[in-house]
Amino acid sequence: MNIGEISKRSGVAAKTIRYYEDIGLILPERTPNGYRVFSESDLHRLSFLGRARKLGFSIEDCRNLIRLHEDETRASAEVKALALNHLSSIEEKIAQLQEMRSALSEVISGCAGDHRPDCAILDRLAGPLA
Amino acid sequence: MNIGEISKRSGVAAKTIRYYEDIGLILPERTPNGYRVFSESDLHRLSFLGRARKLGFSIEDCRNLIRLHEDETRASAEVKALALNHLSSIEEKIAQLQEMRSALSEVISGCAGDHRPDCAILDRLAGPLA
DNA sequence: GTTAACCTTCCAGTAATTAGAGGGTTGGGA
DNA sequence: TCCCAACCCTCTAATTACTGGAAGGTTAAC
Repeated sequence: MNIGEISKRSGVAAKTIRYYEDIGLILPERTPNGYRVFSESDLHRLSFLGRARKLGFSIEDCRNLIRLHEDETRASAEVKALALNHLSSIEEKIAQLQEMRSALSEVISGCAGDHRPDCAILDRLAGPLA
Repeated sequence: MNIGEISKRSGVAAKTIRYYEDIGLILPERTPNGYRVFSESDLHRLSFLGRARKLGFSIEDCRNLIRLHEDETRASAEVKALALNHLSSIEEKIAQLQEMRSALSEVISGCAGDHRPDCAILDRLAGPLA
């Protein structure tokens, strides 16, 4: 199938698929005129990639996940370790954002938000009063 | 003061300060030999920037915040709107990450994580069984 | 024969730094 | 006076994962 069709079927944008080829994540065949030709197994791989990316795995993680997926002698422990690692970096990001959110909403709550220039938000950014 | 000193005092890395100059966020003087010279007001501005960045405001937001900070005729409503906007994008990101986290931890929980190759994580990435 | 809808490659841009190369300046001690 | 450490400078490129757009070839239908 052509790139347009596999894009539709996998849910991965054609541009992204070309990019994945560039970085060696897939290696489609070519017709004599240079068009990419994808197999069912390419579709499988792209769908795998799409799902992994949706779970937030980095491209490098995806590369490893594919390698493990294709390695019949893998230990599931290795996959799990990779996933747990990713999970904890997600949790770290969440914690950082939650800190930001609480600091930010506290600052915002002090601001009248009217036509006057006095603004608690700017005051806070300009420096701690303490 | 030199870039090293203002870096220490503001908590903003020297490299970052040079970058901020590049993009027009600060305009330090220069000595005849080309060294940057920063004033107390530059220090104030850099500290402002540092705090805004810590709250997650984008560089463009920071540019606007500085403009508002220096505009005596601003309406605090404008500042508040900007901040609320930022707050909601933080909340959006948190929600996305939380979705990822729950999907990911659910998938992880199904994986034994031992020496065997069978792995619920890979199975899930390979395709929904349903 | 022409037109739309495909497909191709390659270059550049995104956000906000950060790393590193290569080289000039300054201040103090031997 | 010479030298060295600790500064400072500019410029290029890398980071992440795409995405947009230009310029142009191919195919299929009408």
